[in-house]
Amino acid sequence: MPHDLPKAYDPTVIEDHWAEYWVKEKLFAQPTPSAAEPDSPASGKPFTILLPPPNVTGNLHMGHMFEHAESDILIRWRRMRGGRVLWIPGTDHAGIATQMLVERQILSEGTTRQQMGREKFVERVWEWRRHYGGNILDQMKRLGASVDWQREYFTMDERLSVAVREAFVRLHEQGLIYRGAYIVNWCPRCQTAISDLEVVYDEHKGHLWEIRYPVIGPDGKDTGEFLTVATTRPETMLGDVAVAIHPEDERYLHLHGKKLRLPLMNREIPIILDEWVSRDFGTGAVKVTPAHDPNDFALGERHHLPSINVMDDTAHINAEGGPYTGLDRYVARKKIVQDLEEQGLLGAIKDYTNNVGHCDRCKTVVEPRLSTQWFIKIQPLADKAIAAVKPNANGKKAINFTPEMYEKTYLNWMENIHDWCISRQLWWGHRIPAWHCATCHKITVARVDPTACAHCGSDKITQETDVLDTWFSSGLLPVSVFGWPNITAESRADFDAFYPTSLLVTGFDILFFWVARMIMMGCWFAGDVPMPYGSPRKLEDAVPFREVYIHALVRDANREKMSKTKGNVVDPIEIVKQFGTDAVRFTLASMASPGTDIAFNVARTEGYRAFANKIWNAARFLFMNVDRAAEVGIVVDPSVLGGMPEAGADAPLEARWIVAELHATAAKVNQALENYRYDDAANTIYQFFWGSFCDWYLEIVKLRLDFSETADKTATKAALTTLVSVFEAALRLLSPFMPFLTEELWHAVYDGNPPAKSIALSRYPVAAEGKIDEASLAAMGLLQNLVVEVRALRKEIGVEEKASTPIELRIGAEHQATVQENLALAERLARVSQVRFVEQISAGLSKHNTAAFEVGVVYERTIDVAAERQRLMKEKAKLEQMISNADRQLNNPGFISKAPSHVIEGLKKQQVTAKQLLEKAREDLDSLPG
RNA sequence: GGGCGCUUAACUCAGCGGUAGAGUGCCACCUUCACACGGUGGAAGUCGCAGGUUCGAAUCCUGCAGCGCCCA
Repeated sequence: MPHDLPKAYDPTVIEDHWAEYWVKEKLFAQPTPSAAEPDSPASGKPFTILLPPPNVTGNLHMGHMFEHAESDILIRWRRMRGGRVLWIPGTDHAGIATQMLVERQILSEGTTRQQMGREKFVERVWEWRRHYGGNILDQMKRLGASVDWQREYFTMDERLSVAVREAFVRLHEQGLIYRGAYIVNWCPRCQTAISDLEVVYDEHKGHLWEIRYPVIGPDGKDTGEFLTVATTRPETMLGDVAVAIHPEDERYLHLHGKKLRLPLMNREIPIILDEWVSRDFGTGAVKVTPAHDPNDFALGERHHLPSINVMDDTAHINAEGGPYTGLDRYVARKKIVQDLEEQGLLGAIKDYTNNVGHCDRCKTVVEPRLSTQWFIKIQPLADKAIAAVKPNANGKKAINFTPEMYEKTYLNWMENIHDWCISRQLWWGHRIPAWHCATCHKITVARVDPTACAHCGSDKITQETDVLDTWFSSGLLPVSVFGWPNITAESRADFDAFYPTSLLVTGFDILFFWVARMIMMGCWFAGDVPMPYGSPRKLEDAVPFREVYIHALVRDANREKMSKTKGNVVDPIEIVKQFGTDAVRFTLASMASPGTDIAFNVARTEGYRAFANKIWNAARFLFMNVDRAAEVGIVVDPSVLGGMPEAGADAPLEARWIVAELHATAAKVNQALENYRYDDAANTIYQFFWGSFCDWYLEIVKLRLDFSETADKTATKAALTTLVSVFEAALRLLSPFMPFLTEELWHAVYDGNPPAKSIALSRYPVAAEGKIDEASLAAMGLLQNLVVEVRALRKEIGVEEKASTPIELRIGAEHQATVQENLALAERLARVSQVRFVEQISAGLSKHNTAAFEVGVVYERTIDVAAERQRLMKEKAKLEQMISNADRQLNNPGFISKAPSHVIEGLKKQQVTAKQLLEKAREDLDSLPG
């Protein structure tokens, strides 16, 4: 087939085709292992990644593409290394985000969810999901993510919902779920509680209002004295139940035991003493509103104070707010300040910048509010989750973080964790399986929908209206995607084969969302699942994943965070259209040093598209020669391809060399990927393909591809075989990074009859022991030096590009043979017409000196004496610097006695060489005319 | 306020005890039969600042400055 490749690489032509092919052929499906073939060829050490669920409402952004590229590189690499490899995709139902989106949609149709009713609304959300929910996964398909689409999950799926319900009931049975009134972050727009993590804080310029609370005497009348409090939220005073001062605050000692009259409400409230009060802040007196502030709530508990909630779900003042009832919180604030001022109770108003919490989804200012919610008593789960990342008795950790520093962040959070508020006042999500009894007012929690109260038998029961936090179901994914809680002898094959997963790849911003919750829930629930042979499961096998790789942030070219408001968002799909998926992936990979943010610059991507084009054209060159060879009956045996190429001792130098380079490259790349060094891996391959293979090897091998009548066909065939087999192996090496390009070319190498359906199912190159032939690396290094020096000399003395010239070469006997044996190579690459081995470079010739040789180019030219002098002066200065530095060290007794011998020997050797070269440079300077 | 990280060539980043590297960009020359998304050669850095440890520091320690992130 396709040996007639277009001259320029065009990714758009090939990528859609392969993306579809991979999905259609189900190439990356990893079926449930059957008991009959526990050790099929596809088995071996499993490697599993669960895709951290993108939000079902989302579009694929650069961060996703980066995360998926990193995951895909590892997955493709592991798959090619062999073993049972599985990457599971899916989405989460994103309670608030999805509900908001559909609410907006139906609002534009003139209706609301309240008018619609719960059941109809939920059906409507499902409908939305069926139509648009696959968006981000479709984008993943286009970008070639090698996931198992047969195993796609959605957190609201029936099987995953079973897990959610089981987990809730079990935690409830274990006494770890409770319901109570606590301060939560309330979003008045979404009308639901949200978690601490869903609150984003913004600096906000506001005021600190001082309010004077009249002190009441024993007779119940104002004494004329005031206690001044300071607050950023005056409207909450409607719910004040006390004022707190520090017990040792000398300013207020005389007020101990007194009462105050709450302005505007005319309520008597006590002055309480508490050491929590900061004497330096504001006036040292703090109003206490337990229903609207977490600190005040704690104070209220300590001092047995009532809580007065003065706001409704929409942050309007409720019936408790006296004359302010019905006002929005900010309208009320204005009016209250105004009224206080009129009554002469307003003190100073100071400018004050504070951090105001906003709802992550809708940016509405969050109202801390007392409300009844469901909580998980988190400490027992957290304890396991902490133990899982700390070294055990043998010093091993069940879960390892890369970069390591995130372990600290994780532990810090986990060690200061608060009980998890899991209820949300939403309709879209897993409805809490609890039923309230109208008769005995007790709660029934059950696996199967009950028809009667478990406590009194009454049938007057109604299901809780709240749903569970989306993270409750996401946190269960590592166990639920493999069938938990249905782990029976028949159904446990997936769980046994794939749990724990190997790795979680995610962003640091998600550390507390997925990572923490999956670890807590995984350790808790999987811990109860016995091992395949029935023994109890230890913590190290209960964890949801063994490694966590935290990737960095993709920023714009100026290192600014991408944001819609700034307008600097780079759409990955657009960039991919311009440069191809492979080039974008390679850009991301080549910059992905763990822990370093990526400043995404299209200039880099342009460079890697050029790289793809380079490989494309190397392939064209190769196919051209394969076709020419076929005409004279030389055909490379396809069965020699697919492994690691070898070159016998009798093979030409460049063949032995490129094979050695390939082995060295494979070794480095495998090592780099083991350590998540995508950047090292990518750069090493780039260097090999462009530097070694194209720049040197292809140019040299042109000498061997002689298809004339008189040529030695055996030699030509050997050269062609090395060329094709090294290229084929290099494609496999590159494949995880550039899956599309390599797939296309790999099929072409096999002329449409590849040994597998995809390069992704071939074997990854692994360096064989002892195949890195140092002798050929050294010999080639010498020739490369010679070529480079001659080329530089030619430039210096102005030889026209096309002209060939003789050179004079003074070289030691041990190296002369190498040059002698590879004369054609030197001649072709450096445009040398003749190599004259001499004892002394002729006077008047421009020459270059190296440790191994001196070389001069024989050419009639007018010397640019000034330029030559400048060059030599510079070289001389550099050498003198080196020599004096080395002298200083070698004359230092401390260095001689303490430095390792190889360092000393190395320095001495350098010293000798530098001295010789300095001597030459001086001679050359002296011999310059003028 | 507590914690963490970063500062290396014009730009983006590797290197993290033994005399500075890459890609891009820049300059010059070259339309050589795979590739101008190319080839060849070249210029370019007191490794943020100040101390210390060491025979030796971009690399380890301390302080300072600037930038950034997380938590309160």
